[in-house]
Amino acid sequence: MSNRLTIIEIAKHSGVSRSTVSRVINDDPNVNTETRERVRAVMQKLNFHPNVAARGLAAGKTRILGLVIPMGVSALFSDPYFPQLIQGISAACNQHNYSTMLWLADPEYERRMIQQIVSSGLIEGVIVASALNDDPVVEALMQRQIPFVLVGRHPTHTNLAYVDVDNRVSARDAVLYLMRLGYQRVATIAGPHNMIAGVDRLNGYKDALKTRGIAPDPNLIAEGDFSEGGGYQEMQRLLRHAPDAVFVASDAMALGAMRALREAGKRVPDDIALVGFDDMPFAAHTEPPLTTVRQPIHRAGFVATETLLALIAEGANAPRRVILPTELVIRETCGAHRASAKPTV
Amino acid sequence: MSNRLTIIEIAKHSGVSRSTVSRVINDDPNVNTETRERVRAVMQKLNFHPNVAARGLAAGKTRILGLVIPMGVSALFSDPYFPQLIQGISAACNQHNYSTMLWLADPEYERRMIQQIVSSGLIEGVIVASALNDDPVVEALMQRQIPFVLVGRHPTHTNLAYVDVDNRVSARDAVLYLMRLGYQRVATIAGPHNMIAGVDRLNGYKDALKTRGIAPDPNLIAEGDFSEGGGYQEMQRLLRHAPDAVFVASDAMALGAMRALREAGKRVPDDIALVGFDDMPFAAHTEPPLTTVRQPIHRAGFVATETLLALIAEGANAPRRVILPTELVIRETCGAHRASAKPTV
DNA sequence: CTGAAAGCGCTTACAG
DNA sequence: CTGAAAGCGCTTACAG
Repeated sequence: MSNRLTIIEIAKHSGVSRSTVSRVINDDPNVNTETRERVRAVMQKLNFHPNVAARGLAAGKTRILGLVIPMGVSALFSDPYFPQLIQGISAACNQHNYSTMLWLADPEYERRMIQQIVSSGLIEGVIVASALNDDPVVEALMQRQIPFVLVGRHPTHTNLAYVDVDNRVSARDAVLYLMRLGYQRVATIAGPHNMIAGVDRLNGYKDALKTRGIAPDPNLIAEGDFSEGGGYQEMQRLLRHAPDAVFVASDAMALGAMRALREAGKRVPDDIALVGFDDMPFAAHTEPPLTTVRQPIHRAGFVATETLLALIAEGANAPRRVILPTELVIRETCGAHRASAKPTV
Repeated sequence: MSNRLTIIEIAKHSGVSRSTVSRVINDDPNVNTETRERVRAVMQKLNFHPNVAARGLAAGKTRILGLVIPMGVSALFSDPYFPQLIQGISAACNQHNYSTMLWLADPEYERRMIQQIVSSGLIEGVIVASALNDDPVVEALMQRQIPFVLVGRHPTHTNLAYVDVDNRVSARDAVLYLMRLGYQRVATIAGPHNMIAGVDRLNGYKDALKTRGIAPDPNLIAEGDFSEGGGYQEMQRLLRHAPDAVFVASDAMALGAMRALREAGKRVPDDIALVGFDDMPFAAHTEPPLTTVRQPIHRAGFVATETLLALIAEGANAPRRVILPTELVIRETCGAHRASAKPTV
C-alpha cells in the first residue's frame, strides 16, 4: 500500500494542480478540454485510481451500496433465490459503477452489524432483502435517514421504497386457476406468518376462495417456513384432510410436498395437483415438472438497485414503489395437460 | 450525514484528547483503566461509531474483506453453492468483526472491477471463489501484493494460499466404490476443463480406472459445465455407450442426468447407477435420493476467511493451504441399498 | 499514561 | 478555466 500513486503525482505529471486533477476525476465540466485529455492520459498511463477511503472522507461519495439479507430465513440459503437477487443487483451496480457490501443479518450480531452499516459513513444507501416483518434493520435505517429500498414490501411502514411482486393477486390467480381446472378441495401450504410474502400469498388464497363463495377450511391451510422440509411436513398433515389440489407458497416447499406425496403413494397430479411459487431453476426439472408462479428475482435485484440510486441522487423524500409482474408457468403438476383433465367448472 | 458525532465530541465529553479517544477505540494498552472506562461509557451513551473511511485513510485498516465470484460459472448461481459459501464467510467475518464487499466477476466489467478492488485502498484482503483457470483477478492480485486466498486451488500458481477439498482423491474413491459394487462400465460426466475442480475430479476418475487396470474409454467420458442442463445433455450422449454407472462431477449435473435417464426410460440405480458430488440440499430429496460426495462448502468459506485474516495479520509471506475432508454420502442412486445389489468383485 | 501536531488522499468553496 | 488552502475524521510518532 505504501507506494501507491496519489493525485499529487498525477498533478505533477500533467502540469496542473491537484484541484484540476480532482475535477477531471469527478467529471467537473469546468475543465478545459485539452487539459482534461492530458490529465486523463496521465492517469491512464500511470494506471491511477483514486483512493476510495479518501473520497469517502472528503466528499461522502463512496459509490458503495449495502445489501442486507436476514439469516433468519433459512430458505433463502438453500434456494438459489439469493444468487439470483445478487446477480441482478450486481448487474445494476456494474452499469452504474457502484460496488456492494454484503451483510447477512445474523440475529446474534444484528445490533453491531446495524451500527456498522449505518455508522460506517461508507455506504450511500442499502437494499434490504426479504426482511422479517419486525426487522430491526429497517427501524435503524429509518432513524438514521439512510436511503434504502426493500425487496418485498413492508407490512406496516407502507410509505417506504420497495420493489415487489403482487403476491396476493398472483396467489389468488393461481388458486383460481386450480379451481377452474375443476379441483374442489384446494388446500395451501402458506409461507411463515412473520414474512410479508407468506402473509400476502395466504391472503391471495383466501381471496380466491371468497370469489367462489367458499369459506376457508382451517384443515386445508398449513403454514410452512418456505423450506423443503417444511413443505414435506405440512403436506403430510394436509393429507389427512384429503385435498385434491394444493397451492404451495414456494417451490422449495413444493419439492418437499412432492416428496411427502411420493412416500404416501399419491400420484401428482392425478391424486393431488400442485402449484408452486417462484419458478426456481429446479422447478422445470422435478418429476413431474412443477407448475408455478414465476417471479422475476434477478429483475427485482436490478430494479431495487436502480431505485436506490435514484433515491440517493434525488433525495429520499420521494419513496418509490415498483411492482413487478409474475407469470403462471403451466407445467405438469397442476394437471392441466393430462388427458383425464377434470372438467372446467 | 452532516451532524454525525466525531471523535472530538467524545474527547470533550470525556475530558481527554482525541489521541486518547483514538487509543481507546483501538484497544491500545497504554491507556489508564479508568480513563478507558470513562471514554467507553461516553461512546456507548452517545452511540458513537468511528467513521470507517477516516480510519481507512489514516491507518489503512478498514476491517473490510473482498469476495470475488466469477460470473462465468453459471452453475454457481443456479445452485445454492454460493449462499452456503457466503454464510461461512459471513460467520467468520462476524466473529472477527469484519465486513465483506462482494464482486461478481462479470467478464464485461472485469478490468474495471479488478481496478476497483485492488486500488480502492478499502480492502484488506480478498477471497476468490472458484476462479477460472486463467482468471485475470488472480494475476492482478498477485501483482498488487494484496493478501488473498482462493477457494479451490490454482492450477499453476501452486504457492498461493487456498482452501480446497481433495477433489482428485474424493473422485477416485467414489469411482472405486462404484466398482466395488460390481459395476463394469463406469462412465463420468466431468466438470469443465477450465475449472480446476473439473480437472481434478476427472483425474480422480482416471486414477480409479488405473487402479483396476482399466484403460479409460473416451466414449465413457463426457464433459459438462456443472449445470443441470449440461448433465442432461451429456447423459444422453453417454447412453449410447451403455454405461452401467456414472460418476457425475456435481449434483446439479446429476439432477440433469437423472432427468435424461427418466426420459429414456432407464431406472436408477437398476439400469444405471449414479454418484454425484457436492451434497447440495436437494440431493437428499431427489427420486431416488442421490449418493454423492459431500463437500463442506460453508466450512470452506469460514476457513478461507480465517486464513485470509491470518495472512493479513502475519504478513503474506507464509501462504497457507487447507484441505478439507469430504465424505461419501451413500443414499439410493448407487444401488448399494437395493435387494438385488450386484456382487462385490 | 497523555496531548499537540502532522499526516492519510482526496474535495470544494473561494478568489482570481 | 485554474490554483491555494482549508477541511473531511481519524491515527500515530514524538515529546513529556
